[in-house]
Amino acid sequence: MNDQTLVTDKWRAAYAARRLAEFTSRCRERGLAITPQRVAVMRVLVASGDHPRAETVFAKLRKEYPNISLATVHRTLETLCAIGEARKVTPLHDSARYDGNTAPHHHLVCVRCRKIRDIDVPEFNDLLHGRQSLGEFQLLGCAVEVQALCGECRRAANSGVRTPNSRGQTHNLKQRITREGETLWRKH
Amino acid sequence: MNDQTLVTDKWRAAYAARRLAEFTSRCRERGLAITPQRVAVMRVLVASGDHPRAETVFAKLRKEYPNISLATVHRTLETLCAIGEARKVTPLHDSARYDGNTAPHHHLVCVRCRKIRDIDVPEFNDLLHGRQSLGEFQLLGCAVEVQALCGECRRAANSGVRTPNSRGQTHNLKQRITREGETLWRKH
DNA sequence: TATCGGATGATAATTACTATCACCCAGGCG
DNA sequence: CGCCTGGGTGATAGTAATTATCATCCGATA
Repeated sequence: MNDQTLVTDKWRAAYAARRLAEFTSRCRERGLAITPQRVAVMRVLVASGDHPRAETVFAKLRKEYPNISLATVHRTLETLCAIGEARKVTPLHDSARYDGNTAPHHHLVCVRCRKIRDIDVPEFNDLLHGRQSLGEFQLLGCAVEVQALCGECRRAANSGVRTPNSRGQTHNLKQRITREGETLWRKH
Repeated sequence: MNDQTLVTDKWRAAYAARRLAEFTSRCRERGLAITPQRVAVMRVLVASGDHPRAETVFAKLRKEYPNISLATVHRTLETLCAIGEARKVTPLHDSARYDGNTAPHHHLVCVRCRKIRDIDVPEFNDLLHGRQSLGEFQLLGCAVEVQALCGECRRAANSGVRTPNSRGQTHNLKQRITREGETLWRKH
């Protein structure tokens, strides 16, 4: 892991151009309408190397589309994630989850019900191979989150109950999910 | 990585007993008062293998201390993290950050200003070694987040400007931080 | 180009915290 | 062992980020 591992702006620019060129056909395949807002959000996002928040994308778009709504930006970003055109860097949590286990270990998270299990994979504890820095960054540690589907959710997903759920994934059924083993009702 | 990698309940029970026994002396070392609430939060947390949210800890505590306040639970959990007696599983983000780069890569995050940089470490892309499942969990993928301090923040931290910041770390100075390159003021 | 359902903008509502502040009590002191 | 004092607590108001609602709009297909 050396300085080359940081993704460069040059690489990203070329990548952005390609992704944008494919975007309309990707939408059509998915049956999504191609609206100016949707294209604009995609363009701003894919041109950003800085992992913007919805507000930041919104601020950039306002210069061009003074009437665009922040809600649209939120919705569109979630839509892009849902169709695989973007990723959420803050993956699976919508509220802080605490762990009393301070021993080195990592986490296995069910992407559907958000159940978290500790996993202890010794090799994960040395991913940095003792490296102290990377470019201008001083390395402190690292956390591995393994995304998975627990047994219960796998069965539910297969029997067509309806797939994921997360703050901001777009469908409007009320859906029963289990959060930390408690069953509760959650809206979308 | 086999089934043994899941941390067992048996292990956790023994671990919990040990941690709790040490807790009061740990507080004393840090100059923290030993209050019934603080001990109770610690006890509930360390006995939970399910990475509870503040609300969940609160619900359990209410049975025992009907007057305990949710705010106290939030504060205490953050305090426990601050002194290293607990970890926050949802590490460094307080709002969703999106990435238009859907190519396999991982993230380097500055723990102080929360700047995010993409990193591409090919070996991180095969941490699961093609494993499809672990116990009842069907594995889908994994995300590595490398915690670091960027150059700017390293300098600031050294010159004593005051160290971290995060939703819920306890001090009351207003502090200048940079979020995604925009400079803004943020309260504590 | 008429139609229709998905998309949008405006805004209210919700969720998960955090700040404030008056009161309380843990722990050092005499 | 009973004061003192400041950190800790409970109650509650406030805030930030996101989601829901709904009337209106407009992109896509016929």
